[in-house]
Amino acid sequence: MLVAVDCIIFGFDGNQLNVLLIQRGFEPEKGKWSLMGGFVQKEETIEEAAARVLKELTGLSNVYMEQLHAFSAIQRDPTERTISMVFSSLIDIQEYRQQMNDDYHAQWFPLNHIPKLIFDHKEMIGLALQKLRYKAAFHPVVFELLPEKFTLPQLQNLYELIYDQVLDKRNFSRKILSTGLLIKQKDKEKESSKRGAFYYKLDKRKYEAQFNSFLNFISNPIIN
Amino acid sequence: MLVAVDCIIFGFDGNQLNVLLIQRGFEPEKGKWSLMGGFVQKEETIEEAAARVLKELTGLSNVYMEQLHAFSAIQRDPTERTISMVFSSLIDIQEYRQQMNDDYHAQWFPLNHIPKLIFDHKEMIGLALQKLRYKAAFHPVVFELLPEKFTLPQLQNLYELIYDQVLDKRNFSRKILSTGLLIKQKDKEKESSKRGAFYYKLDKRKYEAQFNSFLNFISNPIIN
DNA sequence: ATAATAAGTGTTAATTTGACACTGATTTTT
DNA sequence: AAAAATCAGTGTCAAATTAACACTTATTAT
Repeated sequence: MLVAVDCIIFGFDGNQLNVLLIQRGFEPEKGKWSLMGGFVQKEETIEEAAARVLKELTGLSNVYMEQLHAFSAIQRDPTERTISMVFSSLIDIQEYRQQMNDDYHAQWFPLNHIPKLIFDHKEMIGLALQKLRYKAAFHPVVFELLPEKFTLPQLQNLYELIYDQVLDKRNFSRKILSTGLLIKQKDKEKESSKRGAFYYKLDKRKYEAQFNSFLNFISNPIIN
Repeated sequence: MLVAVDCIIFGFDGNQLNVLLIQRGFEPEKGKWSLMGGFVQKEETIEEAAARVLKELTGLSNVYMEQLHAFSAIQRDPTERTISMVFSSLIDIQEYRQQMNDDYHAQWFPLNHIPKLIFDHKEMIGLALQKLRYKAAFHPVVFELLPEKFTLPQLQNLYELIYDQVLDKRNFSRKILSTGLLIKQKDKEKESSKRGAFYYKLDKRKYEAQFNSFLNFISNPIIN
C-alpha cells in the first residue's frame, strides 16, 4: 500500500480565488491536470513529504500547510492502492511569484474554471474550500491570502468571494476594525480607484494572540 | 511503511467524560494501555479499517467515527515505521454497554484519570478533546454523548464538563431552548433530584437540518 | 467646470447577551 | 404533621451587538 501526499494551494490575485495545479509528470494519467502530489518516503513525516513535493513541483518553500483529510477509497488510483494525505494552504500569489518561476509549470486556475482533474482531486478541492469557509468564519485566516499591505475594499472583496455573498461595507468595516487587528497606514492604494483607499497592515502580535478567539464575520455562513 | 488506525471513543456516563482504552494485545508494548488500534488491510478504506478494529477489540459496531488527524512522526512506533490515522467518536455509554460485553476487555477511563499510554496516544486524545471543544461550541454535537431522553440539568452539566466552566442555568436554558432543537417530554427523571426534571428529546429532523448553523453556546470558548 | 467613480463614515431600531434571585415541587428529617 | 433540605424552573433589566440604511468626500477624466 502506497502513501501519497497531495497539496492544495489557494491563492488570491486581488480579484479571484485560485488553486494551483500542475500537469502530472508520471504515469498513470501523465499530462493530466492534478494537484501537486508525490509519495511519502521512509525517512520523512507526511508534513515533510508535503513540503518536499510542493518544493519539487513548484519551487515554493516555507509555505504553511495543514492536514485536511485522508482519502483512501480502494480504487481511487486505479493502478495501485494508494492512500492520499491531503494538505492545504492559503498564500498571497504575488509574494510567491518569484519562487514559482518558469522552471516549473504550475499554473493558477480560478475556482470557477478548474479543468478536469485526475482521480478524486476535484473532491479534495471541494472539501478544502468547505473548510476554508468554515475556518474563515471564526478565525482571521484570510489575511494569509493577502499581501502585507491591503485595503479594506480588498479585504471585503475577499470575504465576499469566499462566501459568495455581498456584505454591507459600513457594517463590515466596523466589525473588522473592532477586532483591533488592523493597523491603518499613511499611504493609499491608488490603482483601483480614483480616490484611493488606505492601506492596512495586520497587527501580527494580536493576530497570533487572538487567533483562537472567534470572530464570526459572516452572519449566517453557509458551511456545507 | 505501515498504515494503522487508532480510535478515540469518548463516552459520557452522566457524570464524567470518559475515553475507552484497552490493553494492547500484541508486541511491542503488549499489555500496556492503548487506544483501539490496528493495521489497514489492502481491501478496505481507512474508515472501514477503523470500524473493523473497533468492532474486533470492543464489540462496538455502528459507531459514527470521523477522521481527526494523521500522526506520522518517524519514531512514533520505535520498532516499525507506522503512520496512524486517528478517528474519533462520541457515544452514550449506556447505549453501547451491551455490545461491549465481558468478552472484551475495553475499559472506560475518566478524562482526568487516564493511565500512561503507549506511543503518542496521549497526544492524540489531547487533540481530540480540543476538537470536541471547538466543534461543540458551534454545533450541537454533544447530544451524541447523551441518551435519547435527557434533562436540561444533564445537558448543562455536560457542557460545563467539556468547557470546564460553570454556566448560568437561566441563560443556558434560554439559549438552548431558543434553538428549537429540543422537544419537552411529559415524564420526568427522578433519580438525581427530589423534584425531578423533565426529559427532553432531540428533534432529529431539525438537528440534521440545522447542524451547520452555528450556535455559539459558550460565550468565550477556550479552544486551545 | 462638471461628471463619474469608488472610499469613507453615523444613526437608529431590533435583537441578543449577561448578570442576577426568587418560587415551586418533592422528599427527608424531626 | 411540620419543618428543613434539595434541586428544578422561571423573568427582568441594562448593556452590547447587530442589521438596515444614504449621504459626503476625494480624486480623476471629460
